Amino acid sequence: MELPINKFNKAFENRIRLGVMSILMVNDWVDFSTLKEMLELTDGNLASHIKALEVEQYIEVNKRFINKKPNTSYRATFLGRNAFKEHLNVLENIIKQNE
Amino acid sequence: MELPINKFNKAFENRIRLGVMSILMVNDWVDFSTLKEMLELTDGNLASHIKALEVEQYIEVNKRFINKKPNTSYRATFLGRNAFKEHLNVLENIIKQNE
DNA sequence: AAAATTAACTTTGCATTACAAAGTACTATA
DNA sequence: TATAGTACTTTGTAATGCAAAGTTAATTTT
Repeated sequence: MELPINKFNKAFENRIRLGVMSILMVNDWVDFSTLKEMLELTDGNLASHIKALEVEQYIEVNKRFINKKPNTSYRATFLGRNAFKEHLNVLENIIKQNE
Repeated sequence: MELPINKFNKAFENRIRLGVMSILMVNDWVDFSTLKEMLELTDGNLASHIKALEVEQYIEVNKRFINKKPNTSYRATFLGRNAFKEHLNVLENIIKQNE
């Protein structure tokens, strides 16, 4: 018997990383401070979770200057989108079971 | 703006507790060794996660003897079922967003 | 009756994860 | 030169996760 929960992706088990990904699935480029506001996090905490997703190559980074201020933006990579979709599929199966 | 992930239930953020609950949502009484096999866990690990759900009063416990051997069974309480359904609703909303 | 066995824990110890707070690097502005 | 803003990184600590070993109570075997 195949157990659905064993197909979970560890990278998305945390609510913050799940939140970051779910924002990046529906918005192309989102910058650091926007994510920080949306998720109501300290910058250190957000940075560390972003790093984790970056290490997995689930998001990519774009650093530039806007109005002479540094601005870092993120978006989901193809790899990240697929991994996230798969993770959601696992959840969907659990949900379906309960209908 | 209401952020879905802030409605997550901490009790279900762990894959094992999520697994236990999703099993108990579709089976009335399930005993310890069955859960242990299904989730492929050491007994100490399972016991600790079960305890966590018990403390939240999301599952109830029935201890008895079958064939003169101790047998402990669990089932989801009304409170637990509702909490779990709410948690799945949050996930469902994230999934819907991605369709 | 003593020893071994089984189920279901509990305890221990360690590794991993989470997170706030403080510190840092870089640039811009006063 | 000093102050401020952005995006980190580091530090320290608390929480979580988990395997392995130990425990308890009843049962079975010797």
